[in-house]
Amino acid sequence: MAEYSISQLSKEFEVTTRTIRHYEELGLLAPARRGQTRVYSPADRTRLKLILRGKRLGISLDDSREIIDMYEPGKTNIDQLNKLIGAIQTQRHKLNQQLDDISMLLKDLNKAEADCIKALKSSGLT
Amino acid sequence: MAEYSISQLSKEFEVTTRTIRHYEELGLLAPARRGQTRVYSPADRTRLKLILRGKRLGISLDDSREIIDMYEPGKTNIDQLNKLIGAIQTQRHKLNQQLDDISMLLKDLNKAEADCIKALKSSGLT
DNA sequence: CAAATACTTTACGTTAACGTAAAAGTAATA
DNA sequence: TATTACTTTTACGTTAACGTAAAGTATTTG
Repeated sequence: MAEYSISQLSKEFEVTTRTIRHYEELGLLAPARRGQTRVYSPADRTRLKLILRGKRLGISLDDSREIIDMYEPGKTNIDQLNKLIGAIQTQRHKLNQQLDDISMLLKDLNKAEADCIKALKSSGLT
Repeated sequence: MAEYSISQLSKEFEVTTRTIRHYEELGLLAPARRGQTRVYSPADRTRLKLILRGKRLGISLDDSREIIDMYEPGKTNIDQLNKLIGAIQTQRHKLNQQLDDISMLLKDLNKAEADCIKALKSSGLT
């Protein structure tokens, strides 16, 4: 069973079919067709997964497409490779910044929570 | 010098003044006024910093406002506190998910980069 | 004192990422 | 065979987060 329908994928990843078609409109996906109907391969599924993961991290669909496009096997000319390496480093930098942001935010959240609990206790509701 | 002008903040955080005023329109900031002119306190500056950090992590302005509103000192009634603790836990969960996403993405990036370098080498350009 | 600089409000415009609805084709099922 | 479920394309609508422009006020500077 190496293929998926659009509604299967939409259920698995909890997005609407419209969303998946939208990604295709933008050139992020290019599923096969059986007649009119879209047929998704495991590779397509992985692509979708990557796109959604990127989205959760604030990567725009356009950026995702650029990266995906660059990383097409076969298209391995040297300029492409160097460009891809550049893009990878840029992404890594952004991600590291996000890690810093998150750790700071988590610290703040811990403190805020501790303050809350303290306030609850001193209100006489231990 | 415990105050800032709007353009000072806009330079420091690399956003436009329009952006800062927009946050005020949405109720995220409420700077003092000297005549017509906005005067920002260190507390206002911190708020802005938090908002922007949240933004980098994909937190919507509405969500940021909710959290900020809840965490007003003085407004310490018990329901508020419990609500805030809930919000904190939700945020923490989201952040941990992001951490997972990032570590997976970093892994992929490393692999992609290694593949690139390998391809470059085998192309005879060591 | 004129001109440049920084600030203000008001209001329409823009982009990304879909939502929603309509109209129609296809396929399995009662 | 009729209905139910799934799919398609087309196309206009929506929301968030500002951008951009106009028109005016206040202050500093040559």
